[in-house]
Amino acid sequence: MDDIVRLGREQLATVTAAELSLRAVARELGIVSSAIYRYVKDRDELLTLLIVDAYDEVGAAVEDAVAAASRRSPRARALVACQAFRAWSLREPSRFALLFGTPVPGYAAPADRTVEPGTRVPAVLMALLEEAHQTGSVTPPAGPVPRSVRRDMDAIAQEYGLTAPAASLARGLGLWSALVGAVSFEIFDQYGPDTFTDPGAFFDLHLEALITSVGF
Amino acid sequence: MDDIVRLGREQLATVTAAELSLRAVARELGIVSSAIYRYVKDRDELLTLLIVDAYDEVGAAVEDAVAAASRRSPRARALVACQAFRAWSLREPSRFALLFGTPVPGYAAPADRTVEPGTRVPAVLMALLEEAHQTGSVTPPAGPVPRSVRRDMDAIAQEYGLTAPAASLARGLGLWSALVGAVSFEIFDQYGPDTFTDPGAFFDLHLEALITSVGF
DNA sequence: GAGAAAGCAAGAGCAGTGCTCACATTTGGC
DNA sequence: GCCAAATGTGAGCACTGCTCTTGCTTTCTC
Repeated sequence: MDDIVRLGREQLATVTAAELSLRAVARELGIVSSAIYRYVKDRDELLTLLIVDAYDEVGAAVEDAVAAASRRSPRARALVACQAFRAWSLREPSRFALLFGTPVPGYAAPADRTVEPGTRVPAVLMALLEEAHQTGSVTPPAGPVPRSVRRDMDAIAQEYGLTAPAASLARGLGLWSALVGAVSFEIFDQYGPDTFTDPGAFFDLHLEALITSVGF
Repeated sequence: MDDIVRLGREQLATVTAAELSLRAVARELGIVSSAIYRYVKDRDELLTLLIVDAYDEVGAAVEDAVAAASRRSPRARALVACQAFRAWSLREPSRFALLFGTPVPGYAAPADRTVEPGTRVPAVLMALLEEAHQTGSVTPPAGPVPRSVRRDMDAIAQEYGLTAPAASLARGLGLWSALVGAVSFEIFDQYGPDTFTDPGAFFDLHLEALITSVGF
């Protein structure tokens, strides 16, 4: 079972999720193609395993990076978290694509297995936001928050035990989506060919702006 | 030829890029599967055609929306541009995925055919930024810009005839990636299930923050 | 220890894919 | 009308996911 996940992960290094081949896994496992179905119900099943695997790994990477900077300010740790996220993603582009790219056609991730690991990274960001709020080191953005958004944010606050205002939480989610967008652009070469000689420098500059915009 | 692109586009409405089937196009065209290769070299070739097609359509949609608001401020038009981008993307999720999702495995978009249409939307944003700069209605972000980023931005400014400072241009590119990230999250349901009762309201709120962060 | 039960592997087979090739047919220009 | 170019045909190869029947091997039970 572990071997299957391992081989799938290895295959994902050279090939994207859409063309992940169960037959190839079986082949490398030294087993006939049909025998793989003893262990894995579906191609989708293997995808789910790999998704959870990847979510957990990137989640752990970000959590570890933040923990290692525990003595620094929430803002500094938010930067660290985002940079750790980028670093993992650049190291594992295919698995990043598996998590945040085009969903595999016909595949719907089973929420009961993927939601919890999938929220680890944003949870870190929200926790830092909460800490900053508690210590008064965050300036909640001014301006009105539409009622529906306020209600949704209140629900999230309730679920995760957050006390930061809705406006801040919304900014936090915005940061999360912007972060993935930035990394996605870099990995998938969306900025245009040869735009950046030092993508990391641009990322850091952009990240500073994003974090500041959150109010950290 | 037009029929092929049209059928491909139709197929993309129900199916994602990775499983776009040349045979299916031929079938719907009432032709035997191998005959399709008279018109289209490759599956990749068809993908390229569809990519260019989609880039052009979303580019035109954004340009039109901005043109229709020509009497409003650059900031307001930037909002309009981003909202038009989101609207098109929600209308055409598969084609959005084709442009901004996981690259199709083994497929590398030929730069000479996709770069120009692919830069139409960011070009609109950069043009608005330039206009705001010219009219003094943009406050360029403070803080140092790393040398490499400055050099890269200068190259872009040169290529597109922009006079706005490097810091502003960098923010403009950041906005572009954050915009795609936000739309991607919404389309691919990355925020989590049932997070937002009114995704549009959240998007607008987030967008305001992004635009403000650019300095508009 | 013998026999039943469960686990595991094999191999054939189906429907689908991209793509190639030799061959047939239609079409257009002279 | 003729010839050549353009277009369509059908068989075939290698690959995919997945199912089903058959058989072997290990393990558990009495």
